[in-house]
Amino acid sequence: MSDTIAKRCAAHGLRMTGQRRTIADVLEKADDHPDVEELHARASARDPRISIATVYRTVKLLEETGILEKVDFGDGRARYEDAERDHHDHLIDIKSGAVIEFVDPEIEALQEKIARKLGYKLTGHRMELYGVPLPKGKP
Amino acid sequence: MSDTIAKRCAAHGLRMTGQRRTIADVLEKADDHPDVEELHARASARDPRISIATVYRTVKLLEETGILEKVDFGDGRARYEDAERDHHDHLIDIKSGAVIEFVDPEIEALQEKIARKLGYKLTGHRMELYGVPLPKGKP
DNA sequence: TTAGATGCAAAGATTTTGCTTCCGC
DNA sequence: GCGGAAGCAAAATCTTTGCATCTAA
Repeated sequence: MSDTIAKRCAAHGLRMTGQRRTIADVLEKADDHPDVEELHARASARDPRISIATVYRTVKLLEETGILEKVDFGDGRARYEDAERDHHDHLIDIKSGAVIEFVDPEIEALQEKIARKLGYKLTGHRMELYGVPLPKGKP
Repeated sequence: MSDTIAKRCAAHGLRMTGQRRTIADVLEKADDHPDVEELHARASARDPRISIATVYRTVKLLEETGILEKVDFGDGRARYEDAERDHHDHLIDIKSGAVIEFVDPEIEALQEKIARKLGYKLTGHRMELYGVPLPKGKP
């Protein structure tokens, strides 16, 4: 396992203000995919003096530092994940909006192979599957 | 091969105004991935009386009708592709911004399999690979 | 002490919408 | 002629930024 987000911030020499500590901890504890407004709501609950501009500035800084990764579910709002988490893709329930994380080594290997075939070295990828729940009992 | 976008619009009972015909043809002839502003620029070049609001309304309508598909390269602007085109994914050159389209049957099959394993029936997916060109001569 | 961070509000960027006028069918 | 479509500008959303003030190191 890896260091906390706050520790990685410090390791990168970022000035650790109260706001950054709060936002880092909110991100640390989030096991869903909150957008910036939701992050701000959770952070405000602990410290009402945090402005949404600071949340935007902080997540952008942490993304540039490589501590967070931006994810985009196509709804026009930015979401952020801990970049140190094991890599994974997303399956999104288009009825409920639920997000299921998964990883498949075969997919990863294929992506590499395809990129190479096209003359490219992969630096990253994004995959989102959209689906509806299978009726129970159907194979 | 399939019908033109304009013909599919008519087949769906959409009222074919001059603006819609122009926008449909611009989309038809685009072999890149123009955003809405760029679509408007190309349409305006042929008919200066087209407003950007109409372009937005038209692409949204055509998406809802299933004639277009929205694609999202993560830059905050919406792009649209002909939905009747053969399905494909994107590889994006992160240096030049060039977009390479590709399709891989193994990936498609794996995606289906993964969704099923997670208890879902796939209704769509989005995959974008990001990469840098391989130096020539390296295998 | 001081460079950098924050809050607030204004500005940007993209997309949507209300309303009047226009036009395809 | 009628109902949907377009133009225009205002509004809605999400995000960034200018500037005065504050604060971590």
